[in-house]
Amino acid sequence: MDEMAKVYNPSEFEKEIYENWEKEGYFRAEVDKDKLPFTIVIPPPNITGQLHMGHALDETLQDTLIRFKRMQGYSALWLPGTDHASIATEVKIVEQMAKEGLTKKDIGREGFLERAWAWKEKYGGRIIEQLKLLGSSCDWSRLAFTMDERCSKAVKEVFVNLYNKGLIYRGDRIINWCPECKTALSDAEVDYVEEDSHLWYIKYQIKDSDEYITVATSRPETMFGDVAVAFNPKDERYAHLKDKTLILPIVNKEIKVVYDDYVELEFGTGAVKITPAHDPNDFEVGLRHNLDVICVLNEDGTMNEYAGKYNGLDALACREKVVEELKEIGALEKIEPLHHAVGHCYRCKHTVEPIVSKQWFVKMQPLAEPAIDVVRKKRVKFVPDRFSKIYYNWMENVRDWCISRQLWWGHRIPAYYCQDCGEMIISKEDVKVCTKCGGTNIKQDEDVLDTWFSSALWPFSTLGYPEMTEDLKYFYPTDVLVTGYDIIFFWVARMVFSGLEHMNRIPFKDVLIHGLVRDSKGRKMSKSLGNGIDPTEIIAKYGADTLRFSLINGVAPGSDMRFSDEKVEGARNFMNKIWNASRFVLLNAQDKKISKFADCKLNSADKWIITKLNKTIKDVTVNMEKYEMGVALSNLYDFVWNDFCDWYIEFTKPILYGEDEKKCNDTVSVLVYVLGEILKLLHPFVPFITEKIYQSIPNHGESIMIADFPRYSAKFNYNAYVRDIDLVKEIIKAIRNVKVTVGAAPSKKVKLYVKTENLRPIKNGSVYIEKLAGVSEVCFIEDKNQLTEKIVSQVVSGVELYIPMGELVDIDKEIERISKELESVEREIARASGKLSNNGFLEKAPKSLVDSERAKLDKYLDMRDKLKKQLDELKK
RNA sequence: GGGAGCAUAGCUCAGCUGGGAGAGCAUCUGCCUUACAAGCAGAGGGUCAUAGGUUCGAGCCCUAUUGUUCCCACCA
Repeated sequence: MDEMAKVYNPSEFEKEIYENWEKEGYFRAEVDKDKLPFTIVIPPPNITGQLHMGHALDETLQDTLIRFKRMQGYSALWLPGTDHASIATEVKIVEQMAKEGLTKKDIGREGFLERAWAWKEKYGGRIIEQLKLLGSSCDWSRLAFTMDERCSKAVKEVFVNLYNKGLIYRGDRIINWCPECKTALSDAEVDYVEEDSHLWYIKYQIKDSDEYITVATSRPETMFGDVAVAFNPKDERYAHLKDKTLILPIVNKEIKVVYDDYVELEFGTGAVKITPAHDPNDFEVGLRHNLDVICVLNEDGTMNEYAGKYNGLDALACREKVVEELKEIGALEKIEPLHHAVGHCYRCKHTVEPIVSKQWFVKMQPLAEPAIDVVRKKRVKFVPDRFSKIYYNWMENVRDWCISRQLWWGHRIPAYYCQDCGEMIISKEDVKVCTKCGGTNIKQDEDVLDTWFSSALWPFSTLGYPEMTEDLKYFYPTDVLVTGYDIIFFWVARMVFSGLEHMNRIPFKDVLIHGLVRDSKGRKMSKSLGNGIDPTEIIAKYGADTLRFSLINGVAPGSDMRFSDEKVEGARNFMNKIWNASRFVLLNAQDKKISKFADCKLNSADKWIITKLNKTIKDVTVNMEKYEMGVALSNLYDFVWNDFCDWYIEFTKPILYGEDEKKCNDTVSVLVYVLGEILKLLHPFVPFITEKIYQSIPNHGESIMIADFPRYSAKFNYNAYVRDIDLVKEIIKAIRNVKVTVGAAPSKKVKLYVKTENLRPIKNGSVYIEKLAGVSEVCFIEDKNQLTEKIVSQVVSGVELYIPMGELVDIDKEIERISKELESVEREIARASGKLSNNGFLEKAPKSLVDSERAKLDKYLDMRDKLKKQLDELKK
């Protein structure tokens, strides 16, 4: 057996342990028909990324679950991988190039892709290394990347299938355009931020009259794209304008009048200028009334030739000029302040422009319906359940998904255009010859797919889809997806409908949602605030186990957590506690004969700890199965620190330091056994320290990673012994308390006189009382009057304790102390008798509760008598 | 505008299908007791946001209110 180092120093062993696990192939999950599969696919981190606290939490939860299931005997696969993160990566690379004075145009598509792959090589591996530092037990032999060959194949397959089913189409629609990234975005990729702006009231003259009508707009610069003014058909104020024509100021163009329900009667003036190219509503109105679509913006967000003299001006600058000009020509009626939400690109934060453009879309309605259904029927369960509402809300109102991006880094859309005859060919294979005219002048679509298009296929593309591989058959559907609530729309929802559509099965059974890791003040960790904490620094300083513990302990699913130095230190202290308790056990186990647990003769303390252990096993298992990892870990913390360290280890000392060799061997054996079970229970949470210690315990197995997880057994409930030991604990605490209140040193040995009818537990436990409470001798008496010394008395459940304290006894203080005690007993009596004199309670409460209330009342009445007697005697 | 979460000790949070208010940190007191001072022992500290209601019984269930955080939404 290895001797443990005196001080817990994780940096000395974590790396080596991880390498050994990897070398031994423990992470590898096999298709094994004798075992049940348990599968988790990792939410693939972006290759732009470094491990942050959000990842650390996400990966720790997954690793804990997968290790737990692996130890329970499942063929547990945690499938790792990274995401090419199309737009995020492209933004980074463009930034990097800008520093070198280069643009995308300068180096061209090929050159750009070369850079992107080099980036992937350089940074894609970084986060993998960081995952390993955390202890992640991923099956690295299955490491995937959203743009590797397998995933690309899946993407093409899916695209072609959806197209053939009519679920993918190409068309001119209004989309969100980021002028900075110069690409379309999906609705989910737009963040709305409340901003203060204005509502400008502009007069549009009625043709051939001096009258005008006033429209209110928040975006005057788009007036160059106006094609109509709309009113509500019920609005009598404007009913007379039916066949009139209006004159657009500045450009003096004639525009129509239309009537549409979309217009609100109350808002603004009840008149809306219609700009189909730059507003989603206006676009719809335009479709209904067959209006022209005039796009007035360039792809970089500047005005185009429709803006006349403002051509080339930035939209915002143009807005100022337009307002100025309107004022000059008397067409501006008034300006009102307006607070409204403005869309921003989720990657570069630039304001997005609604623009009409030719893009590819996924038709969502037919896909959303079954995806809603599986959640309603609980075939896919959100944990906590409230997130299903968020999911429904999104799915039920989802619009078609814009999947084309005007970027270069990503899956290129498998659409090919014949330059000769104009035919469009959708194909999984590269197209060289036109299927219609036989021409060879073929061009592939320039656009790439939304990065989430490939992420949506992740649970099956990584397992071999479109081929029905053994892996896919065995490991799919996956068991649980662990992720933050921030990507339910981006990712979770899309995986659900994709799994149903392409695999005909759900992608996962449970979705465990966790919250954000915030700083100690509850703020989001962000670069701009500079309040981010680097998990790798915590690992370097305190070890991965400490980080993992501090992230999981006491955290509930779905809710945000605050991360603080205090938490880390608390976690580190617990690691230290485990370390030292183990050291105690192992030092005492040296040179001893260690028996199998089943062969040990158990004393009352042994039975007490075994019962507590058994209950802990049950609690941990039940909570793990409910994904309440925070609760499970708290259960373990309590058991290890309070029951095992503070009491059981102390109980063993008199025996370990005593003369009886047989008893000593048995006690050590029980210690070793309980420690082993503790290590196994803790291992999914804190894998390194538990493996390290496990390798030092007598008769250990090959690795704790592949040991069996402890099982609850009804056999080990020695409840009578638990009651005995609990009474002994109470007595010990009472004596300690007495010593403190009279101001005696804890080390001062005192004699203890006990008056009780319940002798057995105290006789059996006298050695513990002596050792732990500093008692020289436990004597049983029948009558308190036998005692002639100055004594202090205490009453605990049916037992009277008398402690001679010599000159330290202060009668007044004693009277005060006992009176206080009496008060609290009186309160208990009042509470219990109040309940028991309530007929409603007696009739309606469960019988067991009534009985236990009665028992309590009896106990407290007895205590009251005894305390009163003591008080009377003191006052004599 | 719609929806969700949260409000419990000084701080961070637990609190099960309703049945004697808990932990960690912090505070105070005393201890280097041969695993651990990153520790041990002891103590103090709460009208469970407010107001109603249901119930024999409410931190927990219902209604309203206040404060707070977040998500969704095409009122120009």
